Amino acid sequence: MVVLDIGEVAERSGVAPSTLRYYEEIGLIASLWRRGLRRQFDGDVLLKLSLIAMGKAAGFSLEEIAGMFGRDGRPDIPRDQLRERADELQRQMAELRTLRDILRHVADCPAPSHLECPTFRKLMQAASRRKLVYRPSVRRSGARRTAP
Amino acid sequence: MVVLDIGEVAERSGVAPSTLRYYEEIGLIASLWRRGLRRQFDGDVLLKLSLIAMGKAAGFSLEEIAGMFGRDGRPDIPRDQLRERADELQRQMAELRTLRDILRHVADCPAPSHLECPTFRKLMQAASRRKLVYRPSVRRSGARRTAP
DNA sequence: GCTTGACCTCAAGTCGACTTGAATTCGTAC
DNA sequence: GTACGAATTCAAGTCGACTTGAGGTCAAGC
Repeated sequence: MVVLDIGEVAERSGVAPSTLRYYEEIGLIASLWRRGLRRQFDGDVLLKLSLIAMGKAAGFSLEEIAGMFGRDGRPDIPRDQLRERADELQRQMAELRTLRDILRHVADCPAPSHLECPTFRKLMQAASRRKLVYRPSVRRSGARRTAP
Repeated sequence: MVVLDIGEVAERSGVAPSTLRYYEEIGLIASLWRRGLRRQFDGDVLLKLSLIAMGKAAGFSLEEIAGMFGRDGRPDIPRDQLRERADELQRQMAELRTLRDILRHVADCPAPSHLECPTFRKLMQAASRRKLVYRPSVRRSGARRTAP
């Protein structure tokens, strides 16, 4: 078993030490023990951090992600729940696709004002019908760099 | 010109009055005048709110969205910025797709632990290679309902 | 004239995901 | 044995996008 110092984990994963401590605090990851004060992690934590990052990228909250690991720290999610999430991702993708199409159209549309472009209005209406508009769903995170 | 009371705007748009006040405060929308204390809005504000909601869904911040309207209140967005955002959405979609595939695989994989499943590891590596993992980009917003 | 209810203002609170800072404690190298 | 550097704890701060609450105001209907 590979054992890594917190600093090493931070460096290899790109996740700040403060973040690692925070993750430990909320029970998302666990350290093996201390060497003096320093946390030491099982090398597997790197894979787990990848999974966490992926979950975040997919729009899951840390709490939700935490729920995806069993008590032994291994991924452990009821299979139908997984499928459900996959389907939800599918839906999110569809929304993003619609949105992307709108943006692309607006970018290329020669009409002086978008409000006067029939295609734009049509796309907007389609978006509204799909409830895309009033359901806050996706947000870029602040311009904060975790990696140095 | 249609004139709407703030309450009506709220009801028709699904945006809470407090939010409308907040938007006015930060200069995102403007009211015409007051009737007594009450703000009155031009009916056009509804379309503008749709655009705002769409911008949010696309991952723009309110500040960025505010910058997308000319001083006359009409949409006015640099086209290449739009294309850039569309491309970013595209990347987001790719991330979601990868994640969806992973979830689906995990849901169907017969291996006792995913960490031991070669397919899983392969998918994870693919995800990592695509920089999916360390670029924080998308987040679902909290479970807060703006509409009543 | 009085009540009612929808609106008002302003300050403060919330939420998630971290970061920052001050004061402290180690292991290691010299 | 002491200095150094990296890590520690704990409380508090930050950011965006709002919401909440207390206390005040107004137009319309009776």
